[in-house]
Amino acid sequence: MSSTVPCAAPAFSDQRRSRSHQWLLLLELCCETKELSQLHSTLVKLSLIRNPHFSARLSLSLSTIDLSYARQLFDQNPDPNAFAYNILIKAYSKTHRPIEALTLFSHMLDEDSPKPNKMTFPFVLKSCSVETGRQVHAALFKYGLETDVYVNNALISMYMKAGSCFRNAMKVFDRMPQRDVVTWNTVIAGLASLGLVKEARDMFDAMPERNVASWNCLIDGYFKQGLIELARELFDRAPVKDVITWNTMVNGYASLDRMEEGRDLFDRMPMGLKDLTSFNLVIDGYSRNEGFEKVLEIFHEMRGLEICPDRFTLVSVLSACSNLSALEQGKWVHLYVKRLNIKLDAVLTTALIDMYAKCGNMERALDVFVHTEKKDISVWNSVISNLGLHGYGKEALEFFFQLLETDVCPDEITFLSILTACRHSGLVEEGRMYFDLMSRKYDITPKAKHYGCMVDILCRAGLLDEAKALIEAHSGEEFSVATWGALLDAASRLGNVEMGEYAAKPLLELDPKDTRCYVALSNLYSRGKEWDESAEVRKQMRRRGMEKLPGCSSIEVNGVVHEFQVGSAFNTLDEIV
DNA sequence: TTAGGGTTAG
Repeated sequence: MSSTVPCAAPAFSDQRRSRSHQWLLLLELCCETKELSQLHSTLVKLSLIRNPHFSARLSLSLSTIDLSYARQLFDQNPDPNAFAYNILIKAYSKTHRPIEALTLFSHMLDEDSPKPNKMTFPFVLKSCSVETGRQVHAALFKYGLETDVYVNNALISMYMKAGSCFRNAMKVFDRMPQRDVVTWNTVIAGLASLGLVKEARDMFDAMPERNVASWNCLIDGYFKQGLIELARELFDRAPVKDVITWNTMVNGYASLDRMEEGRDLFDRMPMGLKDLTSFNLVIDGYSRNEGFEKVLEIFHEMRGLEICPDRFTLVSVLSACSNLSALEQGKWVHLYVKRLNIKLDAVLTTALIDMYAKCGNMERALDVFVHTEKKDISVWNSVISNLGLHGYGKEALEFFFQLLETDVCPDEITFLSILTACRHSGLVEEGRMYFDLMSRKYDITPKAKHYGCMVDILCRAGLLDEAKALIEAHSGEEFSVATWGALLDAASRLGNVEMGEYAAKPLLELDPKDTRCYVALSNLYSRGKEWDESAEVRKQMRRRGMEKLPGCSSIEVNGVVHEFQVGSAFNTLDEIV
């Protein structure tokens, strides 16, 4: 029969193969829904979509770009094979809806469905809680996959993540007929993340062959347990250091608030190795430690290297701008977002509104708010709190009423913002009303900060006895320095010595070095002409080597942030002019 | 298998 095949067939087939190859290449190269949708139509027109190679490649490309489109395609397929299932299961396992992956997997268990294979299980296990994971583990045996290395690695990972099940993970490890370097690394990472660093180190020492990830896993594990010296020692000894090794170190130091060492390593990272993550780690570290000038400095360096910031970078930078009142740089970020067509999600919008408001430009803040289509509660909170902070108490309340007309639900921050607004505008009656409303109608239990705010509202109105009663009725709360401070300030202002002493006691316990407390108490005694007490307080202050700290502030001029202290205005002005 | 992740509340 073979002799009857026409001679021209190989050439014809080569041609077709080459054309098929081109289609597949094209499908692989597409990175936008629009392009893939056009290719999809063409494949349908040419009836090529029935070819499983093409439809599979199309689904694969779509699954990373537009999952709902990929799902549509899958649902239209009357006879999906295991590959088609695996593509979607893998894609869903990476989303916040892993339940979809499990639903698809359960379809595969039906008699007339394609059988799950060794590519299916790792992604199913990734989507599982440990309870479901146990059932999936049992199902492996039915398909003869209990010895597969990839599947077992996923099992170990699943049990390790459940924490209390790490013994199950070790059982899987012990029973594996073959292990690879990933198996060992998964165990090391799992043990280390559970705080079992000694056991992780034993595995690291015992493993037959290490790769750079093995070193990275253990370094990270040491940092997570605060074992900085051991992490550093391992880093210095590591034969190969990749970008993750360096970033793990930067992150380790930053997460333990050791920014000097983190920055030192960041600066020493080989040129060309620093990536967006390296920058985000160091920016985030500075941001958490209130090193806002440094945030802007690093951001500047990043732009110089033409590394594109992502939304995480931009949010941290906007937050730094808010804290430094750096309006020009904040505006630059806003323009950048517009120019690159970056989607303004809730977090970015909130940060943007806050930046404009904190830089004193409430109009622009409101403009961003008005142009936000879908207003998340954090977006509302940002506007309400900033209106309140700027003394626009009534306007803050108006926005709150508008909010109540939408289907967005106020949260505890909304009420804190409302109470702050009442506090800044002296709205005592309204304060009482909303304080009551939050628990009565919205089922939000007031926290120490809410009580603190309410106490301050009452104190500012001179209602010290009511404030004290509120504190005493909620003695279980841990009131902050600010709350006791508010009571002390008010007592001091009104010359109420008894109340001043009542507030000073817990205040000094909370922060024995709080100079304001000594100053307020001393002034209070002076006003009451209790000179001996007043002198005693000042003496105590000196004995403890304390001085009253000068207040400080900052402004931005021509994109440069200047900080100045009370009493140094002339120096600062010279510097600016 | 290994690094990271944001906003609003003084």
